Amino acid sequence: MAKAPKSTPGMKTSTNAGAPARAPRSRVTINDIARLAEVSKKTVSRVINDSPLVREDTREKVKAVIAEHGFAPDPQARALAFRRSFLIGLIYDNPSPQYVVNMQRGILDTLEDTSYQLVVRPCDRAAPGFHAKIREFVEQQKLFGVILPPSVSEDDQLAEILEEAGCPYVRIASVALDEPRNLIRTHDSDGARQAARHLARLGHTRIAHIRGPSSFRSSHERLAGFRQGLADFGIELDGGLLLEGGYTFDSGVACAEKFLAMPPAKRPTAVFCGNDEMAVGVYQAARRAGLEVPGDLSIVGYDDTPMASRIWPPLTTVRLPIRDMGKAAAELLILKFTQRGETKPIAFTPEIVERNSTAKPRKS
Amino acid sequence: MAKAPKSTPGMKTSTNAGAPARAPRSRVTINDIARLAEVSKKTVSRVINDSPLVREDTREKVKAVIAEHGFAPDPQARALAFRRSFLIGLIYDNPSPQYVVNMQRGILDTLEDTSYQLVVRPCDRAAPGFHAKIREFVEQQKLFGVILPPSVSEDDQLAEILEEAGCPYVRIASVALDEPRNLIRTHDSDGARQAARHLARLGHTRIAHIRGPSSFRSSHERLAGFRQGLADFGIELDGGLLLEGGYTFDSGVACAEKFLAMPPAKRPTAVFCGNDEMAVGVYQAARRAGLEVPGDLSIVGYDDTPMASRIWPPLTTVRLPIRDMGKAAAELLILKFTQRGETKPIAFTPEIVERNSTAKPRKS
DNA sequence: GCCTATAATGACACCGGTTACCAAAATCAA
DNA sequence: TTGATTTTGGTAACCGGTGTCATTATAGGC
Repeated sequence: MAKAPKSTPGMKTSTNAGAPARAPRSRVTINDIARLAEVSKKTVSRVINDSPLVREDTREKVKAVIAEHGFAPDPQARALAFRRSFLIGLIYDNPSPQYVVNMQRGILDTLEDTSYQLVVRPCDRAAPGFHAKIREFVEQQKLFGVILPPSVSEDDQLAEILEEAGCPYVRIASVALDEPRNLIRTHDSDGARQAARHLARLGHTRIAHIRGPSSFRSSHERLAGFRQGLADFGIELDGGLLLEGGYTFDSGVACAEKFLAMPPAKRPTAVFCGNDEMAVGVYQAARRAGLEVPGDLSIVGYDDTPMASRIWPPLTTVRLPIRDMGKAAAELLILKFTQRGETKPIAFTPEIVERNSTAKPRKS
Repeated sequence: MAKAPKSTPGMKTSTNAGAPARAPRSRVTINDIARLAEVSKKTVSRVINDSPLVREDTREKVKAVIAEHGFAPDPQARALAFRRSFLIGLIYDNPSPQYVVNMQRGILDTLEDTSYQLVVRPCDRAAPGFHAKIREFVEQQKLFGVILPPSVSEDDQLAEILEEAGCPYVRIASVALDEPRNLIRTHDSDGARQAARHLARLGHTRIAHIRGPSSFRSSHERLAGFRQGLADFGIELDGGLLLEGGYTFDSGVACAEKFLAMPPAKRPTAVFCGNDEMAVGVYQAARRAGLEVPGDLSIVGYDDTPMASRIWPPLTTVRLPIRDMGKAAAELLILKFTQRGETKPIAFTPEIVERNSTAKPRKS
């Protein structure tokens, strides 16, 4: 490996600014800027950090020198002095790549052109020592903050650990879990309600629901919203038409098979699934049973994964603005630090995307 | 913000070890360890960095104290002194969430229990100032190294910039782009060849190919492998049966429509698509044309996305061990730094996953 | 025009490690 | 036993910023 040139550390930057510099250019430091602007390094530091204790003309002068020489403070040095890094952690256990990538992009939308970086950390909440590992991660890296999407966001113990570690966090969840300043809410129940209303409006009355696992709070929310949507049309959910799946394809198939084994008079004419993955499982079961979608069975999913629009017939589903949520979460995190002011709760409402997997029930 | 307790900085760690410490515990530093182990901080530093210049019993003693007090060196402080952070960057523009998440997980498989962290950086290679931004990112953060999956991996200018910045990198690509020490190879041509052979073995002779955009090297590789697979069975690719898609669903639909508009005698009985996304587009077109899959048309994809196994009929496709590739890439990166020895090129071979979208051609 | 209150600025130690360099101790040869 | 050589450990300076507090400019009050 080419050793860095041992040239004078405090050399004038103009000296090597002209050189095409094959070797890593010796970076401009705060000392260089201070000397060139004829102020102390502390003043430069104040300018960097937008301190109000700098006279306007001094600030301008320093900023000019900074711009001229393309200076950017060293994140590690700042982190050391601040006792806090500029890293934001995304801790997740969500199995959907779509969700994760969109969330990341949203967060990065906010982080772009700031000095923060995103560090990702997938995890298994059931693994032994999970909490200890996260704690170590957060303390070790002195994270600026972390973002917790579902279902890690539902882990109160984790939140407490972060609190203890003095690490700011933002939870993204469908229910109120924490004080509002830490929360990005998704009105999951509202999306489910829309789904139920959509089906009821089409004329369905025997509408089944394959809910997600009861260990996920989102699945309770969705169920509640679904019930409410039915109630809006005077329909009460038949206990026999509610099954619990595992948010997986296979569980969708299995639950659907149970519904489809019912006598035609009792069989549901529509199914609302807790997520798209299970909805696609229902397609599978319907196909095997020789049923037509949406003619014999209307299906609604939740999430609007890419699969929803690719499958045949395209799936009517509920879309969450995941990327926007990520963006908002990162904004909230940074705001929490920069200003102490009260932040009002931020909520996102899903919207139903009507495609071709729903239709009027066949007259029978 | 709760101020950190101003207690004696050099206090015995045992003092606060017992306290339940609601406030951020004042961390154990190298100085504490040095004092407790009755050696100099330099010696502790040597132990941390596995320097051979420490007597065995001294090393043991220091290690014991480190373990007892749960000391871990501060990454930022080390980064500052090392002039190199412990962050590994993943720079990508791959649009497939599946690919990205698996790659991340693979990298993290390697990074787990090391002091390295993964920083993600999606990008748009066509955006103005792309190279400058990446350069800034890499130099600013003093990245330990970066991993470049396709298609950023195909950017030679980017590689040169990283070289200049003195930032180690590993490219993941289907072709030899660089000296082998920087490369994880995927034998894309081999996967395509398997696909072609699979279809030829079933008895197809009019086999079409919807290739990816020619700006992606992978699409050339796959085309070449496909040709070779046909040649293995004495079949030559008919120029009319080759179309260029954009790796998107819509382009898959469009290309398939062209094929299906051909007179039955000339129409292909099978299509090999450059990726699953386009393959699913072919399903769509076939359905609209009233053709049955695989009876009237066999389809093979590439990537084995989750959709491949969910769609009906399940798609025969080619699987790349993406997670393993990510793992290997990270290993290579770390190895490059720790040992100077020659690294032999690492290659991964895809495998065909036979499902139900392929069958013998209908006798006609 | 002088004195004090306040705003700007600077000096210096420090964050938690590392490297450079030197001193001390241990080992070895004569 | 002594001196040369190898290990090993210690000290000081440094990486590039920030905090604290003293000091110096500026402004306002009389």
